[in-house]
Amino acid sequence: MSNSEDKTVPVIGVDVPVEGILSVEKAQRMAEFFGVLGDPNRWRILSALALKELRVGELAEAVDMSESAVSHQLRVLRTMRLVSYRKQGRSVYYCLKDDHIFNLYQEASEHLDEPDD
Amino acid sequence: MSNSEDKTVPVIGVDVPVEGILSVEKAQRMAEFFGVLGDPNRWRILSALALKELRVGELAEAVDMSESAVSHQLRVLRTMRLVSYRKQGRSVYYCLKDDHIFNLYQEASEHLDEPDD
DNA sequence: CAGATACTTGAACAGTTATTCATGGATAAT
DNA sequence: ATTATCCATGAATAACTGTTCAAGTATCTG
Repeated sequence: MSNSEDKTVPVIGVDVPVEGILSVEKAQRMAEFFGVLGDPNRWRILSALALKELRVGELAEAVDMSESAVSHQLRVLRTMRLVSYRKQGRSVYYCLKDDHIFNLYQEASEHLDEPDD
Repeated sequence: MSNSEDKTVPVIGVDVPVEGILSVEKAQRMAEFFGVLGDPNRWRILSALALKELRVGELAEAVDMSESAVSHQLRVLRTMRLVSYRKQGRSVYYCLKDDHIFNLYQEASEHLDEPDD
């Protein structure tokens, strides 16, 4: 656990965490972020957008949810900057913002696929 | 997004996702996992254990929670195999199970530190 | 054995969250 | 202009989650 603003010790090019327990504030931010990824429908939305840019209506059909529900969830994903959008006429096209989500997915998959001890 | 059991296309040693929308089951598993990381106190517990192996009581004091609350949370972390433990006398020592948690932390930190567009 | 310590567990309660439903705003079509 | 379409939003409700509290198990001590 380390990032640019935290106290770390560089060892062979790798940051080794020296910091103590996460501050309540940092823990809160982490939790808020991961909490957004703690909903199955949001994952389905993200995976749909991983394929291609989609309008809200198309997205709703793709993941079998109401447009309203999808719209609510897109707002959550927007505030966490996981998706971005562009308006065209009365349509709004959404897409994934960056590929952090891919790395998180992969890391989680690896963990979940690990054999039990 | 890819893992060993999903349909992927190998390109230069990297799996490129071809699969469609995540199945409800897979999305559910992802959500359950990330949901566990969606609580600030669990992050504080994990960060404490990142420093060193700790007993439940020590952990409770370190993160300023009741022993009961910590114990409940440890059970959650255990079921997601994020922590492991060993008993010694009447004490139970907990520690991080693997370093996936570090990678997830780092990936999330990077995302959160990204500048707005 | 009796009591103390370390931890776990179940129930209950408060706070949070995700959906639905109804509505409103903006743009396009007729 | 009127109507239809696409999407966003607020309120309400049902479901879920995390803590506390009370009790229970296991181990150690005197």
